[in-house]
Amino acid sequence: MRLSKARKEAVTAVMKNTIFEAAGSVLEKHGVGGVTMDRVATTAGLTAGSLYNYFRNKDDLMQFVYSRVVEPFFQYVERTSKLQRSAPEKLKEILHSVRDGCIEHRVLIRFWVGENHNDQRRKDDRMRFFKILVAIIERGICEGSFRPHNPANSARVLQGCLQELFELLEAASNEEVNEYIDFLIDASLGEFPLHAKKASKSAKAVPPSSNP
Amino acid sequence: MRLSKARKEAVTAVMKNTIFEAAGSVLEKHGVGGVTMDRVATTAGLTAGSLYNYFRNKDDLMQFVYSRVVEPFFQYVERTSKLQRSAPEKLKEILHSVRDGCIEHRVLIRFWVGENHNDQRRKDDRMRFFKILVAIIERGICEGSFRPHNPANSARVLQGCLQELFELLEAASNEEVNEYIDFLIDASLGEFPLHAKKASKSAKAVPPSSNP
Amino acid sequence: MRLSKARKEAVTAVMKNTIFEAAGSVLEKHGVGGVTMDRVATTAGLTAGSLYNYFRNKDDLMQFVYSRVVEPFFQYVERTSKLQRSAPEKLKEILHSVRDGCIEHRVLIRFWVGENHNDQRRKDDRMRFFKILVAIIERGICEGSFRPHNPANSARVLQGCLQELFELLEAASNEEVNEYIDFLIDASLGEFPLHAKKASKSAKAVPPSSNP
Amino acid sequence: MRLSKARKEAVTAVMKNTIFEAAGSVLEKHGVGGVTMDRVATTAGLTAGSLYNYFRNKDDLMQFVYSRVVEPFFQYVERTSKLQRSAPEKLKEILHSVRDGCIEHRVLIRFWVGENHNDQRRKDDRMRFFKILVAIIERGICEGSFRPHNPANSARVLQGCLQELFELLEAASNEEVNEYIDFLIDASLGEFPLHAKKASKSAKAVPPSSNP
DNA sequence: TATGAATGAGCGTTCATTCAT
DNA sequence: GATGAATGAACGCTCATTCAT
Repeated sequence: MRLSKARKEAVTAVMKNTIFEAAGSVLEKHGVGGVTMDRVATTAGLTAGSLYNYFRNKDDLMQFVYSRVVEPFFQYVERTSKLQRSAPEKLKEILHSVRDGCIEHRVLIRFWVGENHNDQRRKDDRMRFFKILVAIIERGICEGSFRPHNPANSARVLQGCLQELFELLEAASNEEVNEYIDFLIDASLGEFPLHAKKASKSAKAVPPSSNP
Repeated sequence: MRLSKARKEAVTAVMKNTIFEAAGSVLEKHGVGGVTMDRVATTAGLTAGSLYNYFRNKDDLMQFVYSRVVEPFFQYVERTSKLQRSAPEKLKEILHSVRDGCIEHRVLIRFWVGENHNDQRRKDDRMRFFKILVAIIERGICEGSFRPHNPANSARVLQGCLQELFELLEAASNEEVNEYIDFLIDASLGEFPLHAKKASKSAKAVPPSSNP
Repeated sequence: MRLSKARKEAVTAVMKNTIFEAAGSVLEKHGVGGVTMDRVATTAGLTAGSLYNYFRNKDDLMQFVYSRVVEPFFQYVERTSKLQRSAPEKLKEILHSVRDGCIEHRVLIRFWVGENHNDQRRKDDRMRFFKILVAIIERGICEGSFRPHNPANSARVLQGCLQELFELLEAASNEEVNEYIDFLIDASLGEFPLHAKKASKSAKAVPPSSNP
Repeated sequence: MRLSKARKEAVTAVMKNTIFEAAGSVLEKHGVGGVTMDRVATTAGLTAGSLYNYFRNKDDLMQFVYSRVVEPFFQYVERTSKLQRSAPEKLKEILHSVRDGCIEHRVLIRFWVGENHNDQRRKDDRMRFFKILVAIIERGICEGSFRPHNPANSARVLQGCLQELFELLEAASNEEVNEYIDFLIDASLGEFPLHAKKASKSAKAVPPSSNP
C-alpha cells in the first residue's frame, strides 16, 4: 500500500518532469506566447486534457516551469551572496552560477529576457536580483574594493550584461559563452569602474605593452 | 491621373501613419500580446476590416510599426557611425541617440526587449546593431583609443547595458534614465576597460604616466 | 448616413430577434442545460462565433431571452395588479395574462419551471410574482371578498397551479389549457377558500343537483 | 458458489447504496447540473472509474438515484391509493406521505421540480402520479364525496400545489412546510371545490343542510 | 474605401468514459 | 474490484481574416 503510493508519487513526479521538459522545449521553440496546452501535451506525447491530471491549469504549469528554472538559480545566488567572502569573489561566483544555470536550463533565457507569462513575477524577480547585486556592490564599496559609483547604475549595467548572456546562449557555442563570462568577470572585477584598483589577474590578461 | 494617383498615395500614407500611431498606442498599453486588429482599428477610429486596405495582414502591420520605430533609429546610428569622428565620440553620440529614440518612442522598448512578434526580425536587428558597435570598437582599437579586447564581447556588454536602459525606461523617471546613460558614457569612454586611458578619477590606482 | 445607421440598427435588431427565436427553440427542445452557443447559432443559421457580434457572452444572450420572455409578462402582471379593480377581478385578469403569455412564448415554461440559467434570478422572479399575489389576496381579504386564510399559503397554491399550467402547455392543446385556466379561475374566485362566498357563476357551473 | 455469489451481490448492493447516497449528497449540494462522476466518486470515497463497476454510465447512475428516491414514494402512494378508504382519506394520506418523503429525501425536490437529467422519465413519472390522483378523484366523485368537476383539472391543481411544496422545502422551515400541507389538506378536503360538502368554517355561506 | 457581419481555427478547460495495472 | 492516467468530444470564447454592401 504505502509502497504503491510512493511508486505512484514517483510516477507522477516523472510525468511532471516530462511535461516540464516538453514545456521547456515548446518555450524554447515558440516563445512564451507560443506555449499552448496542446503543444506542450503533444510534445510530451500526451493529450491536452491529460495535462490537467498534473497541473490545475496552464498558469499552474507555467509557474511550475518557472520555479523549476528560476528558483534554484535564485536560491544559489542568494546563498552565494551571503557567504563570508569579499564582494569581488561573490560577484565572480554569481556570474559563474548565472552562466551555469543558463547552460543547464536554456529556458531560463526566455523567462529572463523580456517575455514572461506573468509580468509582475518577472518584475519581482528582476528586482530580487537587482537588490542582490546592489547589496554586493555597496558592500564592495565599503570594503574599498569597488569604486564609489552609484551602486544602482552599476547593478543595472551588470544585469544588462547578463541579459546579453542569455541572448548569447541562444545562438552561440558554449566556448563563446564562457569567453564572454570571463570577459565580464575581468571587466567588472579587474578593470571595470566598479573596482578601485587594477586587479593583478587582469594585469596579466592585458599586458601594459598593448597600450599605445 | 498621375495627380490623383499621387493624391491617393498621400492619403494612403496618412492612413498608414494613423494606424501606425494607433498600433503604437495599443502596443504601449497592452503589450505585444495584447495587440489586436480590432483594438488597433478602434484606436485609429476605424474598423478591423479597414486595416486590410492598408496592410496585407497583422504581421505586415506589425512589421510596419516595427520598421517605423526601429528603422529611423538605426539609420541615425548608422549615419553617426560613418561620420568623421573618433570612435569614443561616435559611441557617445550613439548612446545619446539611443536614449532620445527610446524616450520619443517608448514602443521601441517593447520591441527591443525580449517580446517581439517576429523573432527572426528581432535577431536580425540585434545583429545589425551589434555589427555597428563592433565596427566602432574595432576602429577605436585601431585608433588606439580603446583597449584591444575582443570587440564582440565589448559590443555585447554595451548592447546589454542598453537593454537595461529599455527596462529602466518602463519604470523610471527621465532623470534616472539620463543619469544611467551618463554613467554608461563615463564608464565606457572614461573608465570602462574599452578605453585605453585611465580617467583622472582612477588616476590614483594607476601611474599618471599612463595618461597621455 | 443617419438613414444607414438606422437601417443597421434595424438589421441588428432583426438578427437579435432571429437569435432569440433560435435560442427559444433550443431551449424548448433541449432544456436550459442543453443550450449551447453552437446549437443556438446553428439553429439561427449562423456560426457560434457570430453570436458574439450580438451578445457579449452566453449569459448576456440568456438574459436577453429571459427578459424578452419574462419581463413583459411581469410588467403586464404588475400593471394589472395596480388597476382600480376588485381583488377577484385582478386575479382573474392575471390568470388570463399568464395563460396568454405562456401561449405566446412557450419558452416561458422552461424558465419558470425549476430549471433556469441563473438560480438567483429565478428565485427573485418567483418572489416578485409571489408578492404580487400576496398583495392581491390581502387586499381581497380586507375587501371581504376573500376568506381570511394565510395569504402566503394561498399565494403558494396559486403559484403552484400556474406552474402546472406551464407543464400543461408543453403537452396539451390550447383548449385544454383554456379549460384548465377557467377551472382555476372558477376555483379560486368562486369556490376556492380564498373567496368569502359562492359566486353566482360557479353556481351555474356546478348545479346543486349534482351534489349528493 | 451460490453462497459467494449471493455475498457478491450483497456487497454490490452495499456499494450501490453508498454511491447512491454520495450522489444524493452531491445532488443536494450542487444541483443536477453539478453532478459529476468525479464528485460522486470522491464523495463516496472512490474514484470515478470505479463507479463504472456498478453503473454502465452516468445516466444509469442517475436513473438509479432517481428510482431510489422516487420509486418508494410512488409505491407508497400507489399502495395508499388501493386501500379500502374513502377518497378524501386517501388524498390526505398521500399529501402527508409526499410531505414526509420530501423531508426525508430532499433530493426528491431537485428531481421533481423542473430540472431533471432525463426529461422523458420525468414526464412519465408525472403522468404516473397524475393518473393516481385522477383515479382517486374520480372515485371520490363516484362516492359522492367530491364535486363532479373535471378530475384531470383537479389533479393538475393538486400536482401544482405539491410542486410548490418542493419549492418551499428548499427555503422554508419544517413548520412552514407543515402549515402549508395542512392548509392544502384543509383546502382540498374541506373547502376546495373538490369536496362536495362544505366544511363548518364556510358554513355561513351555504345552508347547514348541505352538511351530512 | 469603410463597414460590419460571418467565418473558422484555435485556445483553455471540463468531463464522461476506457483501460492497463 | 479499485485505481488513476489517458482520451476525445464538447464547451465558451477570441481573433485574424474575408467579403458583400
